[in-house]
Amino acid sequence: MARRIRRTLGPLDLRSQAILRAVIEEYITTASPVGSMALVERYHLGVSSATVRNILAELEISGLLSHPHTSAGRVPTDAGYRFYVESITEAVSLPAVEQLMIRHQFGQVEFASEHWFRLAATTLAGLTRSAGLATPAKPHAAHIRRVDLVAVNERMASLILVLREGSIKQAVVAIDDDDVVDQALLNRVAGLLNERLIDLTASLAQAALARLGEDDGLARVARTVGERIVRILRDYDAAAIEEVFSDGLLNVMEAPEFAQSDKLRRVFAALENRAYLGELVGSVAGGGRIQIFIGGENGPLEMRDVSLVLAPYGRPGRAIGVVGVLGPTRMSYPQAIGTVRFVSGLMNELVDHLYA
Amino acid sequence: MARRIRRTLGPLDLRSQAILRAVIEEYITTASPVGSMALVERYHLGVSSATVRNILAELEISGLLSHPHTSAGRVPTDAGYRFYVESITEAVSLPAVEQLMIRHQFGQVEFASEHWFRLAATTLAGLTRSAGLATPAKPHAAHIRRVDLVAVNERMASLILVLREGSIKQAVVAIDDDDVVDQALLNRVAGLLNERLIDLTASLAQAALARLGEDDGLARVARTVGERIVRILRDYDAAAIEEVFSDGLLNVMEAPEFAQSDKLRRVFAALENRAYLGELVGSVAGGGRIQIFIGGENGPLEMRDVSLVLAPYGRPGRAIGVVGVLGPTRMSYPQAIGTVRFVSGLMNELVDHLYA
DNA sequence: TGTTAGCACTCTCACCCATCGAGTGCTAAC
DNA sequence: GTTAGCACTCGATGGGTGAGAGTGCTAACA
Repeated sequence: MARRIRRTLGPLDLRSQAILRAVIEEYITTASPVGSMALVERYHLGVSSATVRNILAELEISGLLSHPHTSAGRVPTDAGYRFYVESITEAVSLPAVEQLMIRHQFGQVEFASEHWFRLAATTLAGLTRSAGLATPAKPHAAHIRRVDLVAVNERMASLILVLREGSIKQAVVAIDDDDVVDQALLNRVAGLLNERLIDLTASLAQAALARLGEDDGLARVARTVGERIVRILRDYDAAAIEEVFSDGLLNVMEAPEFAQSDKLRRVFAALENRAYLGELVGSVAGGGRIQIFIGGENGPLEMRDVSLVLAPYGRPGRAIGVVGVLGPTRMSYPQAIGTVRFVSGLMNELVDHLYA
Repeated sequence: MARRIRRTLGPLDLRSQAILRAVIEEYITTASPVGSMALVERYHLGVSSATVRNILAELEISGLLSHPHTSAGRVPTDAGYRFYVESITEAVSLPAVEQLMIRHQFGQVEFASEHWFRLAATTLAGLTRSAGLATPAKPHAAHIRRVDLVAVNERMASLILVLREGSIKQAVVAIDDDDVVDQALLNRVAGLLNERLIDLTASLAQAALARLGEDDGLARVARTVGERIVRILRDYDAAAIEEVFSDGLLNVMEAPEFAQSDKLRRVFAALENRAYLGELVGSVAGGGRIQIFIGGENGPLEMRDVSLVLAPYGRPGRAIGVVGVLGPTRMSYPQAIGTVRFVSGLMNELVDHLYA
């Protein structure tokens, strides 16, 4: 997704920007509407609270702040956050000690790539005190790396399909009535398929199957299995993203803005909304850089109260996954961005290391 | 399934039992404390509200009911639910139409056993309007069925380990510095391992590795891989249960007793508490019959407000999994029991079909 | 013209209090 | 043993009040 064009900063002079930033940062830490007095006290703005009030009123007219009620302080709107996020130039980077600890943890999982995603999600959750998200790296178009068949009984075989990118698919294949299979036959079928289908994508594999030749038992079984393989590849290619792991949802639930149970439920529903999450994640995977979705911009209702910071990782054109963070809109974006950037970089290294 | 022996009903005459049952059933449907008037109105007990009050007082002394406050109706205690559940003789069975529909759905997933658990969880959630739980069928001690190796680069191989019971494990194995591997070598290693390790458990496999003989490159690599295999098997055997899938948590969250957000959070924490859930599930897998845990009896605090109805499925001595339901303590136990029983029966059939 | 002090005004929040009603527990009569 | 009657308890509801926070406006000031 093309990065959203930065709204003209025209009407906003530097002082107004500083005050907007101050409001947002104060709100992020205190979680309650911030008033003009608090601002002049805690940020040395060099002007009086009355002046600040005037500016706050302007910012409200611009739609960057809002007002829960007349006698309350100001609260950032989604547009306000957006403005703020766009103006962040320096993400907070992790302390070296933490970086080392995390590297060490990733070292522990010993190339068991299925654990990376979970670890990434857990790590992100812990570092940002929000929910961590991670998806496996998924290739654009899957290539067959290896086929293996194990006899279940004489009518069924368990198919194990290894993709070039490391992912494994499993299915049980029912054999046509004409044939009876045993492990010896399956070994020969697997050998044949490995010979003919290796490194092929779905459509090429289908073509190769058509050329399988004479119609003896071996070829028939091979064709049955092969068709199933093609179907698995097709399904896999069609899915935007395989699966989204998450961890640390409880962190988000503990945020004070979710004290009312209906909001809490909504947050939960947001994370259960795999379809929308998958869509976002897919767009990030395509986009190639870190992206931020504030208050579920243009998204479904239940995303209203949460923001996402997502970054792709992997090798473009080969396999791409996404890691990121889901938190309240009132989250620390600089910290989230820094952390997500670090973890996605780490995942890049791991992928590189594996495919080098 | 052996039915649990009914606890001595000694101190409770039939009328008291009927009233207890009425209180519980009324509470299950209305979710609010039930008073003596409501009982005589809706259940034809043949006595006046004053008499009912006397009996309610007795039931309260027995610890089967409790009193949120003096001027409120009665609410079942965990002991009350326990008594009620023990006295259920007839579980509600599913309408034939629904049974057919569900069978049809399971037919759709086409032996892709990894989908069964999810489907089981989803089905249970839908039928009971609670959270559905399901675990894959896990063998007591894993047996190696097949080993496959795919070259990642010249120092790393991707190991695919198929267990007799259908589950697949994957890992990346780093090869010692002395050796360089290619796919041809790996094929020979896999062939060797398949020959020597097939149908063995962790300890037997370890013994077999020791007998692997001369120390050429092939044997060295085979030993490295074999040791990794043994470790994977050990880890797998040690885990009580692999993983607990859940679905429909939102159903539970919508129950009125979770209107306060702290209770809601607790429910969520309960389901995140994989350790305790795994423990329960493990005990059910061992126990061999449907089991009910009310209000997290003897469990951690966050389970206080929920109950579990769990049943094992699979083939004892071979592979056992668990399906079940998590809902508010105030759940319809007869319906839950009936549904869980049906789904576990269905899973049994599927497993039998696969292993026949 | 921009900034500031002063001040009236608004609105929420917490608290108190009275009222209401559901439901009990007790007593006495049946 | 059962029932009617009744006083009593206690949470829930709703109005009223005072405190506090913060605004917006006005008028004075640099």
